Order: sequence, then structure tokens, then C-alpha cells
Amino acid sequence: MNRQDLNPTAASILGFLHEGPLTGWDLVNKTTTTIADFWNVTKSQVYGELRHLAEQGLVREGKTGRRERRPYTITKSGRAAFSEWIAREPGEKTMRFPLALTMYFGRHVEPSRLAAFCRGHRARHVAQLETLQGFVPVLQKAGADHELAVLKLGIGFHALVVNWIDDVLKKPDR
Amino acid sequence: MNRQDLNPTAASILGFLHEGPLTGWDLVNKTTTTIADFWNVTKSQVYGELRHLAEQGLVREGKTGRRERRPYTITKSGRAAFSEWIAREPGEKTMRFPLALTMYFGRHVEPSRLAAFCRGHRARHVAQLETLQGFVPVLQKAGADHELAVLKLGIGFHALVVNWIDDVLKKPDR
DNA sequence: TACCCCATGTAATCAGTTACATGATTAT
DNA sequence: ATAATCATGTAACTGATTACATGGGGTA
Repeated sequence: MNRQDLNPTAASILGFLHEGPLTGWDLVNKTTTTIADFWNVTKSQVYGELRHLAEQGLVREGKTGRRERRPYTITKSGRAAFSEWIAREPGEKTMRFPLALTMYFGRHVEPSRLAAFCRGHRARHVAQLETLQGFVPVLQKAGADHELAVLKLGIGFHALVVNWIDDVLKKPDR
Repeated sequence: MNRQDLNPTAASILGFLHEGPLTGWDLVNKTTTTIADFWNVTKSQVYGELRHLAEQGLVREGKTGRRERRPYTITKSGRAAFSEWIAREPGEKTMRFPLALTMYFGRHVEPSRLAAFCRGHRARHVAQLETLQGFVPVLQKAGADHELAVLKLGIGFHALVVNWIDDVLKKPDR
């Protein structure tokens, strides 16, 4: 199988499977509770990729447990493919931030409405900020340096947005 | 036409056309020099959307100028559709940042290689930071408050990443 | 006259979202 | 019993990238 065609989503699945067998459901949860700020997946994608990875022999489907749980285990060639993938230069970021778009064209929106959008977003970013901050001591105690680094970037991002919104809301037009 | 189906990419095109007629080429350039950090488009998308918007009567195709330039003008119903779109709650951000993924699984990469990836990214973020900073006085003089706000968010983002990388690189493993 | 940048567009493919459809287990 | 949550999966669609293909106009 050609390792070149490992896409980042497949790679993230293989990465998580290094810690032990996981089901599609587990993988979605793992992703949303760890790297969701920088990489998001849907269950459709995950189940599809798992099937695909199994066909390529990079993962092996385990026995169905309770509640139809179908755990997947990474194989030796899965580890090899992952090693190759992660040694390659990571690509550039792409971000889609609709609030920034709305802000850019903000002169076409009622100021009070724009401010309301900002406050709504602010609340969600504050909530995420607090959630992430709760994990800092956990990862510190675990000595999970790399995960901690990513966590800190997430915290930094949410803090940036919160401060930015506060700044925007300071302006005379509410 | 149903305004509900205005997607953010189409909306951004209509937004830019408020300033005057622009070609597909112009629109791609406008996007990449203003909101690229928070919204990216490809020319395929832009030319496709322009055709689509023209079919819906939201833009009007102008006469071909030199070099096959085909400028598009926003119509009255285009303005109306844009107004409706921008008054709607903006959706949540999605970010895909492969460097964060590589960092998260960083224990599987040679530390010196990971550091090299970081340095490469750092250089590009510094460059973008400097470019954006150059626009601050321009937008300030123009009194373009909303555009300036987005610019500042971009500056904040690149600064965040640069500082984050510096922090990561401080660790003993290069 | 040759090269580079401007400029438009299509085709093929890949990635990602949403809606639909189903069923098991646990907690109340 | 019943509701909530766990769990898997498919189908249809929409969005986005990449490669291909073409040609005009300016400048060295």
C-alpha cells in the first residue's frame, strides 16, 4: 500500500490507536476532547477511514464487544505508515472563522446585532477556555509534554479571541 | 431565489462587490490579501460561484475588458441577499492546523525534525505577521474599523503561533 | 521574440457535512 | 417502562483542491 496517500485524518486515527484499541465512537470522542480546535472529524469520516485502513491492513478489526462496540487495533504496517506520515513536513493551516467574515463586512450589519454575535461567541470561547485550563494540571502530572503544548495553543487561541472580542466591544457603538 | 442558500463564500464575493465591480481574478486577490487567515477560496470556487450568482440575478456580468477581464457588478437583489446573510448568526470556526497534529503526536517524531518543522512554520508566521503589521497604519488612516479589527485578529493569531513555537523550542530537546 | 504575469475556465477527484436509519444498554 | 446515551453505519449532497488547458498583454 502506498503510504503517501495517508491523509491527516487517517493519520490521526493511527496516532490515537498507538495507545491501544479503540472503536470509531472512541476515536470521535478522543478527537473532540483533545485536538478539536486544530483538527475536526465527523463520525462518517471516522467509520469510513477505519474501513479503508482495514482494507489496507493498517488496522485490524477486533471482536464485537458489548453494544456492538467494534474496536480496531493498529498493525505493524499501520505503525510504519504512521511513522512515515509524521516525519513529513506538516502543511499550512486553513481556518474558517465566519465571525471574522461577518466582522470584516461589519459596516453592513446593525452594530447592536454585531455586538450580540460577538457576545455569543465570547461566551462559548470562555467556556472552552475554562474546560481546557482544567486539563493543564492533568497533563502536567502525566508529563505529556506534546499534548500539553497543543493544549496551551488551544488556550492561547481562545484567550486571543476573547480578548479580541472585548476590544471590539469597547468601541463606542456598543 | 432562496437567500438561505447563500454560502459564506458566495457571501464574501457579494461583500467585496459592494465596493465596485470586480473580476474573478480580483476577488481571489482581494480575499487572499484581506481575510485569507479566516476564509480561503480558490479560483475554481470563485469562477463557479460568480456564474451561479449571475444565474440567480445577484450579480451582473459586465463587458469584457482587456485581457479577457470580465468584471461583475452586484445587483439590487444581490445587496438584499447579502444583507440577509450577514444579519444571520455566524457559525463556529473550523481550523485545520497540521502542525498542531504533528505536535500532538510529537513523541513519534525525531525531536530535531519536529524542531525543524517548527522553525519552518515560525519563519512563515513571522513573515505574515510583518506583512499584516504594515497594513495597520493604512487601515487606521482610512478609518476602516471593521477591516482593522480583522487585521488585528490576524496579527494576534500569528503572534500567538510565533510565541508558542518559541516556547516549544525552549525545551531541552532542541 | 521570448518570458513572465494576468486572466479565465473545466474536469476529475477528494474531503466533509447532514440527514437518515437502526439497535443495545444503562439509569431512572 | 421509558428516556437517555452509547454505538454503528449509509446515502446524498455540498464544498474544496488539484491538475489540466488556453490565451492576452507587457516588458526586457
